[in-house]
Amino acid sequence: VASYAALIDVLGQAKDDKGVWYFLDQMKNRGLWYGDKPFNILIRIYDRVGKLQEAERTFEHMKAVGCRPTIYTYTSLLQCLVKAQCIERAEQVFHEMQRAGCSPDTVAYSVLICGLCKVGKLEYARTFLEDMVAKGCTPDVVTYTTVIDGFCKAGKVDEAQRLMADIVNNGITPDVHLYSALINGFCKTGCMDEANKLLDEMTSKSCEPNAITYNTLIDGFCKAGRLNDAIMVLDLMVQKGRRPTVVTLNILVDTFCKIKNVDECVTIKKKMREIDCVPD
RNA sequence: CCUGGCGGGACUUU
Repeated sequence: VASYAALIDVLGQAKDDKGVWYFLDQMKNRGLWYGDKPFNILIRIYDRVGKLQEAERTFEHMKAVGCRPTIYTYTSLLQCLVKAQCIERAEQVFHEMQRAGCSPDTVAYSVLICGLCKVGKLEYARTFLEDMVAKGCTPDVVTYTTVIDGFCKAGKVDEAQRLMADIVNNGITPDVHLYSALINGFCKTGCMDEANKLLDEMTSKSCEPNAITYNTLIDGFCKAGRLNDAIMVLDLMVQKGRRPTVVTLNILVDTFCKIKNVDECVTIKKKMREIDCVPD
């Protein structure tokens, strides 16, 4: 069984669903069984390749052969549904797991809340945030990031900021994902100085910005027409030892295509050449 | 009593 488990694990990483089914079938023929794991692996493969129907089929299949879905199974399926924006079905699965005696944990709640935020149901998402607390399930920094990102993407940065205060009151330490999401909210609403302040704040709290954080600010400054500030952030990024990524390059290329000022073109061209990265 | 190293979150193009 251990050999099969290891094998199926590797096949899962390789997204080889046919291989997993093949060895699952072979195990069954040899009277071996190791529970829900292979099915979870299959559902995660189908999540990664965007085959929701196959994930649902796998879920039905495991139940049909008498294998109980676990919290990992339900959460993986929820993740598939959220990615496919099938939010009603996700809620249905969320209820089904409870009926089956499987209590959602922080991760399961986070996935559902993320899905609700992605389709713009922000207030409804917040009811689940309250619901989970009532059930003794503590929202963590990931849960809050999904909600804050949701409000930011809806342009409600003020609301996001209010949630940020709750986080600190609940004793949660904001991490780089959370700061980046909030910085993105300020950038997208044109509040570049607020965004920059947050960069300083996170640095002062020894939460080091990563490439995504810098890219977010660089893009914000470029779109705000503040090319010099964008380049200052880029230089800071390099100075702090964060390698620009292909996204950094794409931001500069996009900006380059849209500007009309010749001097700025020259500046950007120089910066684009400095980025040692294969274009995608 | 314990037990899952990728079950969940942030950047560019619309």
